[in-house]
Amino acid sequence: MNKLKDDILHLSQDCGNCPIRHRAVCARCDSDELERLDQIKYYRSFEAGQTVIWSGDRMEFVGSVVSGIASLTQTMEDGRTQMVGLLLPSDFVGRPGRESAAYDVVATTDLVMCCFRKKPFEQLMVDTPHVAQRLLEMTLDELDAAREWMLVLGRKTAREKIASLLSIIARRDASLKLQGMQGQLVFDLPLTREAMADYLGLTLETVSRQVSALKRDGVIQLEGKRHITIPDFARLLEEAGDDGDGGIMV
Amino acid sequence: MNKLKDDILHLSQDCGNCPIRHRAVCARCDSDELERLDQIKYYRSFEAGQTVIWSGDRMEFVGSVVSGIASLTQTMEDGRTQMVGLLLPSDFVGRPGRESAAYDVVATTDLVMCCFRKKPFEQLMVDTPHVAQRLLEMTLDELDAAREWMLVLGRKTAREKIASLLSIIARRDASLKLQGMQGQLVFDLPLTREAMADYLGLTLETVSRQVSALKRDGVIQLEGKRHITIPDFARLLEEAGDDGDGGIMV
DNA sequence: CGTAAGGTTGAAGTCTATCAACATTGGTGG
DNA sequence: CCACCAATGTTGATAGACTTCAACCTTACG
Repeated sequence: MNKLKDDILHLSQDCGNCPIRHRAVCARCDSDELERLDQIKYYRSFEAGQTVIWSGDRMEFVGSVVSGIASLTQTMEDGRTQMVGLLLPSDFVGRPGRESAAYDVVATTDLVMCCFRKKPFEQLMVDTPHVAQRLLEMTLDELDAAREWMLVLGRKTAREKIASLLSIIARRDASLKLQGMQGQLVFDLPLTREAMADYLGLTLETVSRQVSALKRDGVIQLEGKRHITIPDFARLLEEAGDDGDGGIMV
Repeated sequence: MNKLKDDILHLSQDCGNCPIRHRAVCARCDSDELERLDQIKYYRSFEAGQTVIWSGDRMEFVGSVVSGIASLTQTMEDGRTQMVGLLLPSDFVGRPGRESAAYDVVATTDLVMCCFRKKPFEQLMVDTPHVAQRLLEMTLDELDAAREWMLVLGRKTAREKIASLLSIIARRDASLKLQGMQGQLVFDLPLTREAMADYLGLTLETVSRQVSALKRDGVIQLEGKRHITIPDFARLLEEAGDDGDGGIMV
């Protein structure tokens, strides 16, 4: 495992077999458009913990998360950090038209990205409405998620924040596995306590305490530090302060 | 002033003279496209405090803020509320493709909106790339603003939050008046203490105390409750925890 | 002039941060 | 194979920031 993995993968992969084909920025493309994308794309993989892009760096590419999880974070001069985006498979990274990155992008787990060279991608945005339309749709979804997140950050208690985060992850995990929300949900947390704290505007100690409290109260079950079972999703939503179905639908 | 102002204005207004012509969703339209927009548009005005749309209501229109300020807010069952958007002239309201409103939209000041009937506007999004392109650009800007706001909500102290909000309003006000950020800045707060609290995830008492503290420390000057003078903008940015130019650029 | 809405200030209480010690886990090298 | 180390996580005690509850002030308006 000492091989440097931050490297361009020279495997050529067919878009037709791509696991995010129907959800990513290319979702609406016809075969001609896919062909053009194919010509400007390449894959890169990153190990957990690696930084994909530093805030302020020149962006050479935009792209999609194929597998794994990445996070967008902002850092203040004195070191306080806030996560401002959690990027899951099919999510888009980068802003067409912008020269330099506005946030740090970090691989939270091992990560594979499908990258597009930025200049040709921008041209493609102008030429093919399908890409621009899909990107608009995805950006509007992200804006909704950001706004839900603002309610969590501004008005929820620590306990509610943890419950909100767990419900979001549980929901996304269930949707990835194509299963419903009934019965008990089982998944692995993709975030460390510190990353959860950065997501929620808390300290890692408070995160640890509130996770323990939810476990003690039977809202969740914990095996090890990461493996989580949710016996009753409705109960978790109550703890999150969400009514019946008020959560993020992603 | 007892005339009900929540009414359709029957003044026909020419897009060519529109104060937000070059910044709103129609910014890139040519005269043909403008003509099509003109056919589906109407103006509505609202008094300060009036609700434009209730969360969950069916959306009959989307539109642009022409003058005044509107806010997007979310409310939890127990009444806790968080502002998730502050809409200034040229900002866009509504989401094409969505049936019902996701947030409460409230007129924070007297407000005039340019509304487009939703169905024809959605058709126009498909037909004319200029509208969709501009909306994408505006949505990306809003997403950036939301992420900056998340840092404020998650990691800043009450004092820093107030300073951040004042710097944002000062900046936008200066840009509206087409003046730079040098010299002293003078403006009127468009928000009540309660609205500021809802924006910042604080109580109105804390807002009042921190505004007083910034005044006591000479960071701002106050005349009455709303009229604000900022003698040294760089000082305000320091208080906000922003370095040199790290603020929102809107 | 009286009232209501918006705003200020004070005192007490609560929640979360901070500081610190300790536990657990996985990997590395002797 | 085991010991050690670093990274991650837990738990406790204390401190501090913000909220809550309450009284009071200011302003505009009918």
